[in-house]
Amino acid sequence: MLVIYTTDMRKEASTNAINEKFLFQTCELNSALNVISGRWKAQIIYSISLGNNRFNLIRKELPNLSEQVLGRQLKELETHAIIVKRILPDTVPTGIEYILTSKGLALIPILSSLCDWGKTYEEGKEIYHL
Amino acid sequence: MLVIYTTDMRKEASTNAINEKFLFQTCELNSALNVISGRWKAQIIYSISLGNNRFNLIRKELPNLSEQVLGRQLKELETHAIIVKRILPDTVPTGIEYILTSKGLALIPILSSLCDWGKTYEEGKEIYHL
DNA sequence: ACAATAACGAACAGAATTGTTAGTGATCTA
DNA sequence: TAGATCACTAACAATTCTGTTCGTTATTGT
Repeated sequence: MLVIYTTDMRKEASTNAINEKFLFQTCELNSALNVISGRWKAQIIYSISLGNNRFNLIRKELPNLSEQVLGRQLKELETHAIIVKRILPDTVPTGIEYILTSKGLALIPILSSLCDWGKTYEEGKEIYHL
Repeated sequence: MLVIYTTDMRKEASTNAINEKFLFQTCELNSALNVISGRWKAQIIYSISLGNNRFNLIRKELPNLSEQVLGRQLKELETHAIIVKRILPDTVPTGIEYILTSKGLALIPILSSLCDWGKTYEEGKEIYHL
């Protein structure tokens, strides 16, 4: 049986992957959610927007997040063009600054609404009417 | 070694679960994303808002979605009070209608913005500036 | 010479999500 | 009486995601 792997080791021909692709084609909503719904990602985007734009600044804010996982998530955000890296001059060891692209910046008000939504309908706060 | 399972079989003491909880407590944004980021979920919410509010109507719109998976996702949306079920009178076999709660309805404009964001910054469309 | 720093990458293991197979109950239709 | 319909649930397998261990580069401080 032939199994095809992509570079990031996802199976292209699995039902799971096919369904994901189907949703991406059905509505951009689904690809958008895909970009921001990974563990830590929305929080990282938010942190950068607040000025925590260095690797170790993010680490300090999110102490449970390991260096390796942070590196991976940042790379994925970069792949989706949410952030770009900038090498800081005259730093040693070389410092990197993360900057939100216009695409990333456009996400902030949406994340903010989601946050408000969460606060409004917090457990026990909401009134279940139609 | 003691392993603790919750009723839905998630491990309460895994790093994964601990980190998830941490994020939920850090910002409501994360719990909000948790509610809508499951496979098919946002699409289901959107479909219901458009009037496809019956089990088989959703199935028809999303042909790759199996009955079993749909049932599970609907149940989770119900658990998070995004939808409620209503038994339709004088139907046989008993028909069920899904209705968005106020909580669920409040999500629609946000999903809509996310969709617009996706359309605007679609692959190859965006200009990568800062 | 050795530890420290910033920012990761690869490979693997454990956990969680998604999909699949089988089966439920009540009621109508052929 | 068998088959169809609606709307599911439980258990299991396949797939994907998250976290962990180990290692890297290049420079500076001790």
